[in-house]
Amino acid sequence: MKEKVVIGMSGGVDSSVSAYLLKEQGYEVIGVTMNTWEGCNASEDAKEVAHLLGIEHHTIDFMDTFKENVRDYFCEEYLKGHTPNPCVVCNRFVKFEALLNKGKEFGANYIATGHYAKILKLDNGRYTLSQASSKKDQTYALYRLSQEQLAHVIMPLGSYEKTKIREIAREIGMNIADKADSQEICFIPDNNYSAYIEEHTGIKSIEGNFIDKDGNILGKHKGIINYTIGQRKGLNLAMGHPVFVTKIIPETNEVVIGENEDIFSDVLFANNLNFMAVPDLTKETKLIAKIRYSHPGAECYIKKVNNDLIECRFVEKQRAITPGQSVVFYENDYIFGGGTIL
RNA sequence: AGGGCUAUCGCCAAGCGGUAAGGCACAGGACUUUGACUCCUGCAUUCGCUGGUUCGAAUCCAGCUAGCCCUG
Repeated sequence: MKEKVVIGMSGGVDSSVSAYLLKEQGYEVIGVTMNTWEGCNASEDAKEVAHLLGIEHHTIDFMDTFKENVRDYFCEEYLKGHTPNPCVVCNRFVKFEALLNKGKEFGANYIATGHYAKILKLDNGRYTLSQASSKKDQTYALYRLSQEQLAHVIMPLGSYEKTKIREIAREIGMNIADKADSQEICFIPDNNYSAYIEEHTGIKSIEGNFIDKDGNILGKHKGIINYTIGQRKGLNLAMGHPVFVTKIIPETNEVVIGENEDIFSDVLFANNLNFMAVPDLTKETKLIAKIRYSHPGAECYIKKVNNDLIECRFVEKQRAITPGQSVVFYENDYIFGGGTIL
């Protein structure tokens, strides 16, 4: 009897080709499209692909859990002066969590997604993710996944290049073969996230002062949710040379402005820890850390401060270490663990 | 209502008789399953106003206006 697998289908190229590859590998594939926000109309394309592949397809409403775990979190973080990673929590608490539950309902032991990452089982029996062959590696956004989730996930695209995936899509006649990659924040189509936060929370952002490191007032800002560490654009400050956000102080509603050099630091603290390669961090460890999705990675030493707090010291200073963003640690090519920057 | 100085793009600022540099800001694009950073492109037919001198003026002259400073 064929092994059953439930695959999350977004209607994009990646998950569509994943479904195809799984079918080729002999799985009984069930496609599930998750409606996560009103107006997200992924299921039409997904349905068409499912039909083309001759697989079962279901559309399931995940809006409540998405709102609770992703949209609310997103807004709360910005109101605190942080810069959230919506994709990280979406993967951990919505996509994989909900998908796994649906898989069980369908009697499937495995779920699958179109992420660019490779599931890896280490000698110590633990699961982790190793970086995809493609430059589109997406392990950064997946570091929060639990052992339970990893044990039941298949990611068929880990060894493929994106161009190859599009090629396959074209070969088998998928209409979405040239559909643009998704980008920006999926639930904010116009990309105006500050307007979204005001609407979603009903909290109007209040103007405040831009100040320099000595407290001198440089101008007015439009509300702290509009800024992130290291930001240059949109400040409307003509200082004669580029200036950047160095700090956000929600308590006083102030945004501190400084020079590019002021944004570099060689230390960060993180909580909300999740370790993949080890059950826990027991000793100081040298690793490679990524502090944002597109960060090339930097050498660092991490050690535990207490139960859910680590200190990470970089060998070289890093630019714009931003509270709310994730730091993901790599050992060799796989994820060691990660957390949320404080 | 004495004297001096300054008036060039939203901000700063080159220019000094030969037909408007640059930086910042801003806009658009590229990049990107987060926010940023970065990169590319665009951005004063016009130099406070009005006349004058010149083949030709933002650049010289006169008057006016505005701001700053000094002395009253």
